[in-house]
Amino acid sequence: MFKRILIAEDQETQNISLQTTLADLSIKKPEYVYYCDDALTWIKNSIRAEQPYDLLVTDLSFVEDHNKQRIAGGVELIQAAKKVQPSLKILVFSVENKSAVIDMLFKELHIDGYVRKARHDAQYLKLALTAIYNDKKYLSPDLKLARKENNSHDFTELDIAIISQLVDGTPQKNIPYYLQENNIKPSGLSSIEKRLNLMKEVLGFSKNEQLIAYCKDMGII
Amino acid sequence: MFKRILIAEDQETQNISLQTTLADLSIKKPEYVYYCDDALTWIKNSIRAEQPYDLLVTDLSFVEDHNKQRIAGGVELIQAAKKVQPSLKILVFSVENKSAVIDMLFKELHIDGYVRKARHDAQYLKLALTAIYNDKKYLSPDLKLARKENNSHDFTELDIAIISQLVDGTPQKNIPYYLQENNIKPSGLSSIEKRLNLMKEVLGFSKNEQLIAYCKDMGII
DNA sequence: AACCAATCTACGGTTTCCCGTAAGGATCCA
DNA sequence: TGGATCCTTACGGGAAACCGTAGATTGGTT
Repeated sequence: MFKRILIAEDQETQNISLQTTLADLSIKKPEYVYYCDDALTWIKNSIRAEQPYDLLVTDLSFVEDHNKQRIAGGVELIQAAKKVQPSLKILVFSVENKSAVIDMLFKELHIDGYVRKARHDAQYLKLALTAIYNDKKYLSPDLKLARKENNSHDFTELDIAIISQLVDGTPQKNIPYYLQENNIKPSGLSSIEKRLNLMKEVLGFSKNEQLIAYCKDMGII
Repeated sequence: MFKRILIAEDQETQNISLQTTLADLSIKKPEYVYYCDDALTWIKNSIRAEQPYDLLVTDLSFVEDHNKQRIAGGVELIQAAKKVQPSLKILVFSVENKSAVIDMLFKELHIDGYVRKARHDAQYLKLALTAIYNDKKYLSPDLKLARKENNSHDFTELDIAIISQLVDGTPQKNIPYYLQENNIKPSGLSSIEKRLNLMKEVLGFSKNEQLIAYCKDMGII
């Protein structure tokens, strides 16, 4: 089983229970930090000491406080960690259940496992640890359901730019200027209209307000 | 200190750490359940056995699973619990930090304390327990900040009806019909426009899309 | 180089929304 | 009762968004 594990989790109570859960798997003394910046520092130090970690267990959302951080959240932490130690295995442990986010984690950041903070998370954590130790990917079962039911449109960079501008209060007719300045390709007003129509049609909406609400719910913006 | 505590929390790991935290306060054996329905049953049984609980510690959001529940979430559980045992003290322990929600909990449901799941939640839990035991209210400090920065408009029933209709895709010009059918008083189209303008002006917005996004963020809808 | 296909853009008519003004109703007080 | 104030509603001009069509541009192929 893993010998050196680092836990990045800001909730004190979660941190406590992660340790007891790992103790059940006879993992000796996992190390833990409450801030993302500390996590990266410890990873770097472990490399320097030639005792690199085997596994990083991290949350996604970290609450801000007086202690200003360079690395704000789990996603950025994973990117930074992979850069300094590509071999590091990563298990994400979070309440997040938006399929868009989780797909991105596996496909782009190449994480090794995802356990949702939910009913039987302690059990699933143990399963995840053994799976990952055997070079397998793991996804907690409560999420598999949530991902299937999703027949949604997949949002392009353009889509997200348009929606973000709307949420920022830019009038639709001014969005072309913004897109040109940021070198986002189709920038004509008609293209924006067409794109909005497509999104609304696929999702069965008739008004922008519905689309905004949907994107908020799905964590797209 | 409290003698009989009931914990309602669906996350296995949180449940574990709550128990260890309470153990630090030399609270003997807190009882715990993973479902809201079970919580209410246990409360009723404890009354029947003439050994009522002193305190209920509960989360707000419970994940749905195959085990269908009559009581869906923490808010409903608190209402039901207060009905069968008005004297029961209640401490909410949740990640939620929307001021609208928390204000409602204190003002309408008369909870005794609120601790946000965040950096030092274990410490704050202990502070909350002693405060509540001494008949004081408790609010974890990370929340006091979040509530102050809020110079927001307070949304009336009308406001929420209008916004909900927009999110449902009703064209603005058709909303008067909906309001009349539901006996919501000012129902003229001009009143709706005026109300939307007021909300947007107070919050510094120019477009409906911004307002929708804001309401989603604040948990108003 | 020329052609085709696909996409992007520009344009005009229609609908909806926005916003200011004014008329209609209700409430309160002298 | 009369009048003053506030709130609601109705109306109309102008702006923005919606929608279909036609022209322009791009990228790839022969």
